[in-house]
Amino acid sequence: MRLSQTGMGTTKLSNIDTMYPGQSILLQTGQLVQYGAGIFGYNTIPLLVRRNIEKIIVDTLNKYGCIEVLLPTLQPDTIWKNSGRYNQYVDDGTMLITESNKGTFCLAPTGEEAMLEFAREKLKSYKNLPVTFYQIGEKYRNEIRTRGYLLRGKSFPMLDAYSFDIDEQAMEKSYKIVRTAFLEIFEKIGLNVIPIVADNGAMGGKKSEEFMLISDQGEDKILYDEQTKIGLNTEILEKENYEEYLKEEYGIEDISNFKEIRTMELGHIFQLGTRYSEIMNGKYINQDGKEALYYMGCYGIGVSRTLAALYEQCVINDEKWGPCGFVLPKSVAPYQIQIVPKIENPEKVEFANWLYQTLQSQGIGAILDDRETVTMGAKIKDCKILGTPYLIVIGDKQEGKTLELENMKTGEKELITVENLIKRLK
RNA sequence: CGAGAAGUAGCACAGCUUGGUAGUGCAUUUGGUUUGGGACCAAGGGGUCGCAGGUUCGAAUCCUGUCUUCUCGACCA
Repeated sequence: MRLSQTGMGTTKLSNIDTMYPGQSILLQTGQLVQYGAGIFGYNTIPLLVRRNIEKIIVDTLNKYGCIEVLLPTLQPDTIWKNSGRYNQYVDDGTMLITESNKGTFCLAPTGEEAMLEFAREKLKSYKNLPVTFYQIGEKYRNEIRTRGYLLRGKSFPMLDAYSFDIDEQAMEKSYKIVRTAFLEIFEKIGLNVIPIVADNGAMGGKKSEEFMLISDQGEDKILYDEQTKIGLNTEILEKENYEEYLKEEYGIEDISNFKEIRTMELGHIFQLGTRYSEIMNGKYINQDGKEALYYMGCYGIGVSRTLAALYEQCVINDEKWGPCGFVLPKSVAPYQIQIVPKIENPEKVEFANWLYQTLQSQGIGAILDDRETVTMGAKIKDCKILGTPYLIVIGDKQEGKTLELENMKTGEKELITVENLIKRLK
């Protein structure tokens, strides 16, 4: 990507939001654009980071045998009326609906209805089970109160997965597989996320765990034991007989050592049992030739929330400038390298172009900062704004084909040949 | 929905108490000097001060209403 072709200017940061510095920087530098409360547009870098997060999710779930599909988010009201959840979601204001001369349509806040419609057609026999379908799609929720920019928005991409099984045991097995996959996903993204006991809330069902990032920016309070890495949402304490419940379902006996910490919920998984199969007629023919209800699980990851959490986590806190940019983890950075040539020196510009094209031809994406009106210092600053992990400055100090490679995270600089650079990035 | 705060140029803000023709920094345009860690100088362009009503000779400023955004709470797959 050539920065001269991206419309990117340069911004001096001012008055960074102390609560959400990362997203504040994204907004001030035009990488995120706000259209209303909880409604945002993405510029290219955050969008590509989001796609990389989605790719990790897709690759990992596929590896564990889940099947990707895509269901509509604009849905006829009938499927919601059939499930009996139409009034609930419309009355509490969560679901946005639009009337037309062809009927009423709903912008789906969640996908159980559509998924059951989809599954019923395919999973007619016990021979078809188990199956876990998933999709990544935009969800719409007219939140009473949005919060923390992307952390709680009205329109947001979500991964939602649904498992279909013949009985409770099989459901637990599917649940464990997705649970393992989720942990792997967050690890690959570079977020230290812990699964904790959660309340099933409005979703109902038996067992439920939330995937929590320990962060003061989060909305949730949990009780957590660092030794055993076991935690639970404080909502649980409002449950009747919660001690018994914790012991029976999760084997947790003593929570007196648990400390209260703040966390951000990035994912949530549920064992639903037959609750939704009942209200939405989710049936298959079992081994005895009789109709039986699916045992379902449902699993969600807030993609934009994960993106926001990641950006907040990789903010650079400079002694002099304060929060002044990012270093994205290599696992999700859309471009690994940013090349900054000294624009006044035609030889260096030519070399930078050659390097850029050489990397491109090797399939290595790079950012070439060929903007003519931006000074060197501002360009190096902008490398941090975009969060590119490695920087190569091609100025007077650069000689021959030896490059000075700077690791933006550690600040270490090393001399490297073009050949070795290609080898390393491939 | 309850409590609080804020809406003035693309961004961040000052001006409001005590009404008198719209300001600063950055960005942007032009010219010049710079050039490895957010350059400097000079000259320009850009705003019916969220919207509506009221008070007044005169309103960004005072009053009323309304919309929007943010924070705390309530709520939350």
